[in-house]
Amino acid sequence: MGDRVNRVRGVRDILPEETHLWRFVEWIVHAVMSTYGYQEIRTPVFELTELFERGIGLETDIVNKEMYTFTDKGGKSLTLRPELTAPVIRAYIQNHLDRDTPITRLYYMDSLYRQERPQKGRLRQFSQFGVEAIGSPHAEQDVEVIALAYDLCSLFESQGLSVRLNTIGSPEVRGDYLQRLRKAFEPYAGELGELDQQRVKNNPLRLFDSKNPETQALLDQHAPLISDYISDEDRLHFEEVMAGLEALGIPFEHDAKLVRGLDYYTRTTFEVTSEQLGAQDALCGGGRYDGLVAQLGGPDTPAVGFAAGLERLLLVAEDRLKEKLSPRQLDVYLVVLTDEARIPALSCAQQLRTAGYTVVLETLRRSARSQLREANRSGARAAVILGEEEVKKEICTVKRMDTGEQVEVPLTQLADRFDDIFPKD
RNA sequence: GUGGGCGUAGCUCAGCAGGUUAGAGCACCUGGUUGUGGCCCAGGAGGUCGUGGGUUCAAGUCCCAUCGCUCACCCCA
Repeated sequence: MGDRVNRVRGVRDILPEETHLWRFVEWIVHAVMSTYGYQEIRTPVFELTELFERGIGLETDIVNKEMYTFTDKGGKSLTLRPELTAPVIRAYIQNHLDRDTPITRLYYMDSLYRQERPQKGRLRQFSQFGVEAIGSPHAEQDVEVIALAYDLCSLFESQGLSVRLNTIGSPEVRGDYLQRLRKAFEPYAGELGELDQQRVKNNPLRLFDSKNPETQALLDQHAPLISDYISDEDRLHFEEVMAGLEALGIPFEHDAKLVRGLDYYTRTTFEVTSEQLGAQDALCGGGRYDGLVAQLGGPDTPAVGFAAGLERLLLVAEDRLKEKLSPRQLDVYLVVLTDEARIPALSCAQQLRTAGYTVVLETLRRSARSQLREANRSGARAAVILGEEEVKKEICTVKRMDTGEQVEVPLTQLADRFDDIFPKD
């Protein structure tokens, strides 16, 4: 085994013992999405690189250093999708979904790719589900999206969840605010870490993300608050969002420091975090992005959405889910003892499968003892045994694995008799 | 890209201050049962101690490098 090919860094295998958990979570997501009237959309894993440059923003880390970008044989620059909002909006525009109705509610659940250093809750291929509600500029749309996100998260993790909410206003006022924020920090540039100095220059909003306590102290003392700069309309919108959440009983905190890393957000931003997660604690994040559709060449259309990390959700829910869910139980292990029994055994298996039972048939030609051991290990409810005696008498022996008792059943009646021995739920 | 921790059997881990043939538990295989599982008993298979170099009479153990995993920074789901 000296020369194996191993998994690439930052990706995972989802093994048989956990795929059933994934299927369960996916099933819940589809179900909840449809109760909110959202429809699923699937887009290609790769897109023109330009889509992400224009959609996510050239200043972001995602575009700057995390994209898997390659050139195809036609010389086009393509990129494995690092997020799904831009592709979904692209599909919305390209397929003229705006023509059917002025409001479109879409959801997705797919894998994404970012070349980051992996750590707990962060992988290079990971899965997100999320929504884009395209068309409404009003607060109740924000509330609907946040409620949907919160509902889904709390279905899997009831403790340790918190919703953080903020508004970053409209782009028109934000320019002014950023200028003032930058100015406020210029006198203290020398006291900041290298990284935070970069932030002052390139993207002062990100200063709020800093984990440096000194930076945070300076922010508390000197930073102007964005809430003092937003327009009356922005403020009214934010108040309506908060009122809606309160009415729904969704607990949230207004976190004036919550800024998000993507350039396209306007007004509302929010996150749902779990205290179980360590450094990467956001289960889901989202907000409003009223300018994105137009920026990608579509009609000027407001939109709001969120994205949630499936791996992170599973990380917090996995233990409880494992208690509740078990993989599909095997009904029958078909034990084959002689050469003559092989053909009859194949038809036995088919007969039972047609009747809806899960059946595995011995293909290793092992000893009776080994086969029974295998039947036991497999968790099958019964072993159906075919050997010399049975073939001669055109019967099979059905052995219950729980009690060990055995009965002989005519081959022609196997499926019917099985219903009696093991009634289906 | 930067820093910390960790790499011994399929898995979880022992291996005392460098000293003979590298261990345990679980899992796996065979037998105790000419066709009967779980429990038990007996036996078996499985390791270039991540890799390369160095120090030494002697390296799983010490040193250096390298690779991998992991957590954190950055950023985000």
